[in-house]
Amino acid sequence: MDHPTILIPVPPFFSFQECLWFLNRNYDDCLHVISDNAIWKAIQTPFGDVLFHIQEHGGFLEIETLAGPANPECRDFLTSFVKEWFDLERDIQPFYAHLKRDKRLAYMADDFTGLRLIGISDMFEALCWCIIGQQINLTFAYKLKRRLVERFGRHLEWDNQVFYIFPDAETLANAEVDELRAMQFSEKKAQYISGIARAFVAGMLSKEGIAALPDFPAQQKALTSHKGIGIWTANYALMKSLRVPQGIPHGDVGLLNALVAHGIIADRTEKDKINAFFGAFAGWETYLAFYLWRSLAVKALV
DNA sequence: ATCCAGGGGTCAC
DNA sequence: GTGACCCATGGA
Repeated sequence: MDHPTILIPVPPFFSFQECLWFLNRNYDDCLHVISDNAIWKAIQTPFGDVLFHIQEHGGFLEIETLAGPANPECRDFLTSFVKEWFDLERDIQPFYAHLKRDKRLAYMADDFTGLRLIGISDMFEALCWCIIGQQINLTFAYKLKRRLVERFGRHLEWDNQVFYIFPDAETLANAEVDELRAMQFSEKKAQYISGIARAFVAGMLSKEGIAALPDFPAQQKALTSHKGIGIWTANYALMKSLRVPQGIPHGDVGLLNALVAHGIIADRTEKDKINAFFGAFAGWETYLAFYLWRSLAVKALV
């Protein structure tokens, strides 16, 4: 049975290619597949697990459901998911105006045009990904994530391929720390992930709960009260999951390297200069951080 | 072999 | 509030 394709008009300043570049980079992400300028991804929905396919054609993103429910409600959910994932409903022209005011950054508005801040809607997944990635190189981080997801996540199969979904908190709350250790998670990472999972299951931590807090400092404080969530992790999760503009992952090694490469700071200790720099991008701080990360892939700079 | 990687916790001042 | 130290493990 064929389902009609969902069509989402592409907004101004959107580049499917740039977004694909970010999703594909040089890493082995187990939560989506990129091939032939298209994306395959499986997600959990309130109506059941869904596998979908995205490609760009004629000024639209075309989304097709390949497996799982395709009733109108589920299709609406999927549409919202994609809009949020790629931040499609944000007018990012003001960000480019900010970039062009700084001679060191102006090139980004041209070279990276249409790159959107790719999100991680599920805050539990975002936090787990942070903990996995703490203080290890990204290549290894993606390996750890794959082991975790292939062991504990559900999956859908289609055309002889397997598409994984990040495990939910209930599953990881019951995972044995020893089993995570055997996957080469450090003792700390295993404890942190287990603890965060149990906090979600107990209702002591949730995306909705964090979103309902009155301001950014309150959200940071609520997150960092949990073991394993420091300022970097809290801000990263707020940036990727709730799209809080101030969620700059302070202390991030890549970000600091990019700031040095652009002559913004001379060394990693100049917090005042960093704050002043981001202060000029009020409302667009996380986009600036995201574009600075993007710039690290430009070899001439590194 | 050595340094580093999309940090965090703890403890002393 | 800040800084030193430890943890932990693969990549280059």
